Amino acid sequence: MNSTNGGKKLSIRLDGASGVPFYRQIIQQIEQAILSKRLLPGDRLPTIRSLAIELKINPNTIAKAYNELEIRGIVVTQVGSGTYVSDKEIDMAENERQKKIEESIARFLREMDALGVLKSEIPRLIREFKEEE
Amino acid sequence: MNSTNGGKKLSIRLDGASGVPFYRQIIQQIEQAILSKRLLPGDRLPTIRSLAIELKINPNTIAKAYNELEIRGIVVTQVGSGTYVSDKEIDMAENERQKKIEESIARFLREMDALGVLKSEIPRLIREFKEEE
DNA sequence: AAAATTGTACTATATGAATAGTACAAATGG
DNA sequence: CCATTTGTACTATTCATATAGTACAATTTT
Repeated sequence: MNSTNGGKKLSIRLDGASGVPFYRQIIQQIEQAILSKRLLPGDRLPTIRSLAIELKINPNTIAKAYNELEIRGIVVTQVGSGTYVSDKEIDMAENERQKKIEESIARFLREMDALGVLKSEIPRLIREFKEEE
Repeated sequence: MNSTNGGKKLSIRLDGASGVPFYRQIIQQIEQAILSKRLLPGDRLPTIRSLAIELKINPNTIAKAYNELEIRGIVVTQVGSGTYVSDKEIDMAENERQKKIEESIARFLREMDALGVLKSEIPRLIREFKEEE
């Protein structure tokens, strides 16, 4: 399989103080890169080892991130060759996005309901919302 | 201090399979009872021990819940006497509610933004949202 | 076919959260 | 005042999660 990887298409940056696990940060940044088309279908992700060395963390942490991405259908891995952005990645990423949007709305509405906010007043609350503090 | 506790004003129900920690369930149900006026200012909460026995969990778990409620200003504790709904409880509970609403909106808008959803299309998305599946 | 490169599997360690166990200290109430 | 009742403090246990260490298996590359 094509394993020529033309330089850094992806540069991951980890924040060890954020409290967010490394593997989650990796997943998120790769998803982001795909959504923003910096990564395209067929693109090869960095080797587990190379990324591990570059980020100075354990290879298994990268593997964990790649595995979760594979389960979601966003990437495809081939032992001995590498991990590649799935050909269907655009659809998957878009599906993920739709799903996330729906989940986010569902949770938000649940929270509002639990707090006794009527659905009818939600638009106004959002409209009037300003980043205070 | 007045320690006459006229029977069960409060009946806590724990769900051990929900994944939500016991002390969080307790906090939430007490807050709920206050918001819905089933608990009024000055009302005495069940003794840490009595609740522990009733719910068959460790007294420290109740204590943890009561402590968090005290930190939030929702209840007041007096060693040797008991834990009481704060006189300012209504205000505090209402403040908490407002704060929660704002936090919930803030987070929701952040999520929508991260997902590339324009603020202008949010009302439509909410309006069209149906519990699917 | 051999060597190198890739992801995988399994185990170990560290950490934090939740809960429990047990002893203590303060206030009440007769 | 003394016994009881109340919340508190400290420690231990359990459990899940995140990360690391090390050896392995599949594929590629030459």
